[in-house]
Amino acid sequence: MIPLEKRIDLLRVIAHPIRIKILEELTLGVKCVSDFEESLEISQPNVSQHLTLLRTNGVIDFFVDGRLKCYFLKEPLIPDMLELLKKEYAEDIPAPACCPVTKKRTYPGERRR
Amino acid sequence: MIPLEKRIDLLRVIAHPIRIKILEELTLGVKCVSDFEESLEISQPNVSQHLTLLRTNGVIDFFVDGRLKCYFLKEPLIPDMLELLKKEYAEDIPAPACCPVTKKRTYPGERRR
DNA sequence: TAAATACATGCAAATATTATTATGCTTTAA
DNA sequence: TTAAAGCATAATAATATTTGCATGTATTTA
Repeated sequence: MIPLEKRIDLLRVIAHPIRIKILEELTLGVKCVSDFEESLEISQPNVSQHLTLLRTNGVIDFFVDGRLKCYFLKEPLIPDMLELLKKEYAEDIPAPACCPVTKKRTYPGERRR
Repeated sequence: MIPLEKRIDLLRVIAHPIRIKILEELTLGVKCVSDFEESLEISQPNVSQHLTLLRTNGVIDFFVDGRLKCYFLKEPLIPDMLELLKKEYAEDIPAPACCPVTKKRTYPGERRR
């Protein structure tokens, strides 16, 4: 059983535009740092920083390949998460109709809004 | 088509222990601010701030019920997201076996790590 | 062996997030 | 109509995140 806390940390780590882009690219295959440097159009140290954050949180890993570091996806939640982010929903969850029970029990009056 | 950017904002908004707790409680039904004040054991202004953040990002909404504000879930992604956070995976994604293609094409040598 | 490539790290500055405190508004009950 | 309940907001302080820049290390090539 994975503690919810860890999963929330994972959410926090994922919730960044550049890191989402990194993860999407990694679902297509292995990439090295300078690959990202091109595709993300950010500085090399910044790429390394994002990769390090993802790696220290168990999201990705790498192997050394000559002088390249080849990064790959490790956390199995990621593909499901990326898919969920693209899911379309037809409608909002409908508002509860009437008289909800809260601290003050049910409220007898009309719903005002 | 919802822009990915908005979805990433959603992730960021969700990725906080207290707000996850709020959302989990709201999947069970409507709650007012003082309900949360008790269950979350944080100050009332802090509850309001978290609720406001969730509301301004379209995750929840409320209706006025006497002097209570009854909050409810609005964003249909949330239940799916909460379920995904609890999902268990047997194993990590396996590392790519050999010779990945990167910027420098395939590397002829052995995998080192 | 010297230079170049590929990448990481440390530090500081800028920015964003979070919690606390004080205060104000609206609604209901006395 | 006054007091209390329920909630929001503003301002501040504390903390965390993000980036840029300079520099360092390992590996490969010339």
